Amino acid sequence: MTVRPRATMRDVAALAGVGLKTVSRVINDEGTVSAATATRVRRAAAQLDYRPDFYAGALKRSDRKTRTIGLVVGNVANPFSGAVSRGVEDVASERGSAVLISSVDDEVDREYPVVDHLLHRRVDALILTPTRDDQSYLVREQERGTALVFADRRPVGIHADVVVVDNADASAAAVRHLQAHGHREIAYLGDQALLWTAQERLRGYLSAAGDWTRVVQDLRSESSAYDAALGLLEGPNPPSALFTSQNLVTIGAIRALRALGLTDRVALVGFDDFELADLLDPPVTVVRQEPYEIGRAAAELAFDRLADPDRPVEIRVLPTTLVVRGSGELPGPLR
Amino acid sequence: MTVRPRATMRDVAALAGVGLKTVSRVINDEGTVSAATATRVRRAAAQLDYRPDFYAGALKRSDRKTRTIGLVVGNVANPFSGAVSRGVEDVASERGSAVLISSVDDEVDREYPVVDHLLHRRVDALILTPTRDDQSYLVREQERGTALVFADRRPVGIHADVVVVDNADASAAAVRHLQAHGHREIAYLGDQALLWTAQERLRGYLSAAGDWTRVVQDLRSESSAYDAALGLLEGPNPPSALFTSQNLVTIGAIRALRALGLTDRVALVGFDDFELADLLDPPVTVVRQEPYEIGRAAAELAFDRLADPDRPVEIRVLPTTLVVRGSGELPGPLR
DNA sequence: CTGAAAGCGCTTACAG
DNA sequence: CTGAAAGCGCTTACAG
Repeated sequence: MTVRPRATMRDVAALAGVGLKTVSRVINDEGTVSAATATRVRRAAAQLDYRPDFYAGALKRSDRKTRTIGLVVGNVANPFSGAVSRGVEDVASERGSAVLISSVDDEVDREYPVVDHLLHRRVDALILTPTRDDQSYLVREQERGTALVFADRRPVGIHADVVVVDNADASAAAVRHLQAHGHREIAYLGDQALLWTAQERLRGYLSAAGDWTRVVQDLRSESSAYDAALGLLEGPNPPSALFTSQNLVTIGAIRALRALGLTDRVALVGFDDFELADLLDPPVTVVRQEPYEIGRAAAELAFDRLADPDRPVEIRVLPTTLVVRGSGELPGPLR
Repeated sequence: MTVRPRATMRDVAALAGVGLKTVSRVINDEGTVSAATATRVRRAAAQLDYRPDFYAGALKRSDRKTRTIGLVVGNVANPFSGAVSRGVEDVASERGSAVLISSVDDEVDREYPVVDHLLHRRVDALILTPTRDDQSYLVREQERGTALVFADRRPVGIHADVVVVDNADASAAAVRHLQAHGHREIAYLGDQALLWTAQERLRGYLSAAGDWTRVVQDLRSESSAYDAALGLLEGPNPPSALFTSQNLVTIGAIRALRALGLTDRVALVGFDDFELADLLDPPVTVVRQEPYEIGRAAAELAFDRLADPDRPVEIRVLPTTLVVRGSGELPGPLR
């Protein structure tokens, strides 16, 4: 196969019999070109199937923007990250920007290389769900005008825009909800202990749980959550209720309750809503976040920051809702 | 805030007291630089927090590659598209490429503008889930060496690499499965009639359904599928089984069966597996695809094409599995 | 082992 | 309304 050469602006100019700058004017709709000339240029461009090279233009353009947002999430295939991504994408496309997406599976060691790669590509903004315990390596990049927005988790070592929910409050409320239904022996099942969200949810749990506490952390998959729940429920002194800190953990715990035939005996409240939670038996009570809105808000903050680098840093705390469905209202031993 | 200027290769060269080309050699690990000079350059680069501009380099580089893949899916927030995206992303990142993602919600009129935008950014490869009934507008782009891979649905008017499953076969098998359990009155609930996948699944259904057929199409959301299923089940001559053509349609139908208390009477087989299908009552029998593998395969074909533009076009048909769980085995009136 | 010159495909700044 | 010159930040091709 012979590769057909790609037409450049110069080729279009030659075919239309005009100068390079005139083609540029027509392509960019600058308007100050006579109708007849513009038509000739457009015809030549169409004939050559000319498409301007966006990045070549960006190189010389005075704003030096790539109209690209770099997005770093846990895993696009997880419904939570998927919804965040869609929120970012929708705002970006409204503003004419494209989105480069990267999943880091909440692995601490992948944050830096992935961020570095995105900065190498000169993204205007970086929307990051951080995993490391320090983001100060981004301070110099921020000083150069790259918009930095942290989504879902707060950063450490840098003062930047953030979109989060009040994880500790929502978790404490979930625990109190279980207590109101007669539970005192409430176990916490959580994911990676080093993540800010996990720490906050644990803090909320501990602040409300009272004397009896039981904590299992670092559950990074449905199956590890399943194993952990099984161990807890079959072990000595089992809890009468579970508070699970994340959607995969919740689902793993539900599978364990099923396996043991305990779905109607052990109460459960999960952090994060998920599809079909209302059709399970019992339906699952959850702390719902709005991941799509988290994504939208993060992207909006990014564009606000690009528009005005001097605006005050904004910490946006989005609401959560306790969605009462049944699993969290199973009566405890004290009722 | 004063924006700190971004260092260029020229700045690093000046600080290190070497020529521009020497910095380029060190940054790109070309190796032919003395250890002492390399160290001086690296120190200067670190001091300035220098990061090369990837696209500036790409402009002059002889391969003219942007190491970017453009991905167009239905909706990243849908678990099917999310898994496809992750498959693409994993292969791309193994090969050092980034992924620009776009959701078009299977809207016919958004395919072209989104594709055009990605080509404007000179993606090396475009992985596209097509929605229009014609992709011949991409032929000239293909001739210029852009790798084109169609994922999930076949294109029209262009000869290019494709990753699909055998939708018609799998659908016919699903219908025969219901028939084997005593059903003859099987209704088809499908999404947008103009999509290739919808057409193929309908074709499979019709080829196996026999005399009694009932077809509702153009269900684009869970709620429209809910309404359609309700209408069918409450109307005259209701079906004894449903075959639903896609995950959202399946879930809408399940909600309708619930609302009518028919989950144990009307059988159901859905196309696409989904999280928690096994925990519903009854558990849902589905035709499972492997969306992550579809994404991986599409990305692999894209890189294969880039490596060898002359290789024969490859149509990769990935397997599906009928996952028997209960809803599809409810006995029909003939049993 | 090192560097000066040219140029990728555009936009900018300027002149006519 | 139109176009020639310069240059964005790099890599290429070449010379020393």
